[in-house]
Amino acid sequence: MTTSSHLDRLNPEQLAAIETTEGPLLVLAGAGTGKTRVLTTRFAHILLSYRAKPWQVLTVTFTNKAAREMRERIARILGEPAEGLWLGTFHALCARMLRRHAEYVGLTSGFLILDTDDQMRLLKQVVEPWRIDVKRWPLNGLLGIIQRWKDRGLTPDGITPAESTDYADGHARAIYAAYQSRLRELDACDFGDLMLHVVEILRTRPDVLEQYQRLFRYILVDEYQDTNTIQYLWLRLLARREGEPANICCVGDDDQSIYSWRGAEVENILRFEKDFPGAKIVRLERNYRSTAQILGAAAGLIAHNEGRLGKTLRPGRDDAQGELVHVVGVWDSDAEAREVCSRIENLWRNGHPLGEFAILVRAGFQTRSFEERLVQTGIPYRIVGGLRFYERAEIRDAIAYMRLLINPADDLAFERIVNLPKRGVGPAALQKLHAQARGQKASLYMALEALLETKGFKGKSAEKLADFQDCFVQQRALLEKEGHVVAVGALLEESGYLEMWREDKSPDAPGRLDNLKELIRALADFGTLGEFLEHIALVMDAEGTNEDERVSVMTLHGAKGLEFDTVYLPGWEEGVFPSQRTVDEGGDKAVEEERRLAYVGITRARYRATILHAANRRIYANWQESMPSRFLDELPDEYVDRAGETATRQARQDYSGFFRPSVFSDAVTGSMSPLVAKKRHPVNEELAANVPKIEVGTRVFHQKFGYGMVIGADRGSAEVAFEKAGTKRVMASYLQVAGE
DNA sequence: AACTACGAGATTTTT
DNA sequence: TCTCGTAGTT
Repeated sequence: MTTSSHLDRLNPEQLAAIETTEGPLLVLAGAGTGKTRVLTTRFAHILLSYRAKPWQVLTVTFTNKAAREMRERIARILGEPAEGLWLGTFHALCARMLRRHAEYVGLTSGFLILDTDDQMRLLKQVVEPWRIDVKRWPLNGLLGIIQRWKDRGLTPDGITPAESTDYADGHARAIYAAYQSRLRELDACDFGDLMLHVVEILRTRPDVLEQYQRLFRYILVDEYQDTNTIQYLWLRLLARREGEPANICCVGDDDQSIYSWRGAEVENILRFEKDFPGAKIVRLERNYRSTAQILGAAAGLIAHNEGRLGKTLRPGRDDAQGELVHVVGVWDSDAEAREVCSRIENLWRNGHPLGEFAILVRAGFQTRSFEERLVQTGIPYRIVGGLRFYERAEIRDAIAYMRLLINPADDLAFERIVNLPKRGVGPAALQKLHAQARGQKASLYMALEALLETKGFKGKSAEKLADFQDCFVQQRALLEKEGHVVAVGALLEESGYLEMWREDKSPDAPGRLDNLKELIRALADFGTLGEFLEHIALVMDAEGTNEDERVSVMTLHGAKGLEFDTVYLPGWEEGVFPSQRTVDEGGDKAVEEERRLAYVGITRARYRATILHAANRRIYANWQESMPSRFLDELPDEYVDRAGETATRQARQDYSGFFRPSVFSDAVTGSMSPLVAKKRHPVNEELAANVPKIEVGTRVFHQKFGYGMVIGADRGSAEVAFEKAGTKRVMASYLQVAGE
């Protein structure tokens, strides 16, 4: 067996991870240690050694992208497309199981999967009787609580008073119960339900459980550190067979666990040996991606976390020596963008392809300054993330039309489009429809038919609604005769939806029409409309072209699993990274997760990593003076070049001469959170003492607006009544105290 | 029913 | 600063 070609060129640890097929196995795979290769080879090895048939192996990933990649690589090793595999995301696999056994939880096999929009609208309706003050208790917070409950496998009955929250005046549990019963009425599931219902079935139907336990002789799990409780329960149910050790292999890295905020439990991976007695652990520590310097810096940083399973990345390449990790300090976010772009330009001129650069930010708002600068300098770039194809309003509208076409009982879809384009349906008309539907215990669509019959609407809206209804009748007939591509095209045309965008004068309307065209084109890739809708419900990503020559700008979260020759890591400042809000909410544990995020960021780089921090940052409206991130101090000196930092500390002195009257003034330092201000890097007391204060009544000078009087001062900005320019709110740091 | 004005709030994200 | 959602107006 060991001489088979699929096992060539593997290191001893990788080989052990692949050949230990029996019993529970945890593979601790550090960044860049060939994790995906191990997973796919292990899969192939199980098949090629006749241990199981392709459909007897359950392979679970976290994202569709990972599932797709694995499917492709397995096919390559096997030399043929692998059909009939149980390989997919937790949610896709659960959807497949749930369609088979839906009746056990009161659904039909044709149940609908809701997206976030639908969930919100449904919750809004459900919450109505409670008269919740949404200013105080925003609904997305409530939805978050419900989702976290579902992540933990809690049904409404399972929530003890102790689990209950103050949120929504303590009604959260009751609202959750009402939300769940509404879902059942609609024959619908949200994402959490896919897992929750299947676990419920496996728990209550021993026959079903046994069927799957028998079927899956081997289980492979990717990114185990990202699993939540319900996913863990699902795995444990499937993996436990009486008297036999479970052949479950979980691959993950506790140091890369960055999703606790959406329910992931690092404890799952930390507890593995207890959950699966007799478990073996294999550590993959040889990194084939990065230079020794990058690995050293990353290792030094992550060593500051406690409660790790423990693992040290070692350089696995022969050419592992490289540059030091650079740390650069700049004045503000604009300077930061300039600095990064000029470094990219230099390397680009020396022949480094743009596709090998990434700018990895902590939060979305940071991308703006980079985008501006990249446009200015003419460097091709792409912002990864943002709103995705299927999240655009026009796409969701079109999908709602399709949903209503094949399922007239889809009330959520009906509500979304009944007045789009405008058909004179406001709250009153909608109320009428709801009342009618309740009365005849039927869908909104049926209610519409009934009300049209009995002349329940008047004037223009009656006419338009009749057309709307007629349109669906027509296109359903067309769907039978001509197929879904033609029918959907006709539906969007005849309903006036496309016309609505053609008449729209806003600059983004043409783009939206293009998107709709693209959507209709994509329909042809699927046999039926139902298949298409199932696909987009579960696979929200439109596979982007990764290969083109552009700088990637994305969040650190988005970068997980990717690698680049050169990586820029801006915004390493207290409050930004680690994020103030995270620290406030989660304390030390949250700081550890932020540190893991930093670790993920650094380990994305193959050859060059540059970390930046700015002395001043504008967050929304106000400027804040910012302190270098604590993570910078945690990088071991031997792997880091801090020359760029001292250089800019000098620059900062120069700047502070220029802006002296205000940069260190109370107005600015007062804006820092007390936590940050006193913790480290204390404010230069001497300078602060010598600097005149910007306070109400002070006469000041501004470069652009001239002389004026301060009439209000808070945080980093001041309200100034200028003599010539009128009253304006300006940044305190741009003000100088005018002479007496 | 459709339009306009004000105020609050604002990470990270997959399915 | 910008965007969204609610309240008030036409």
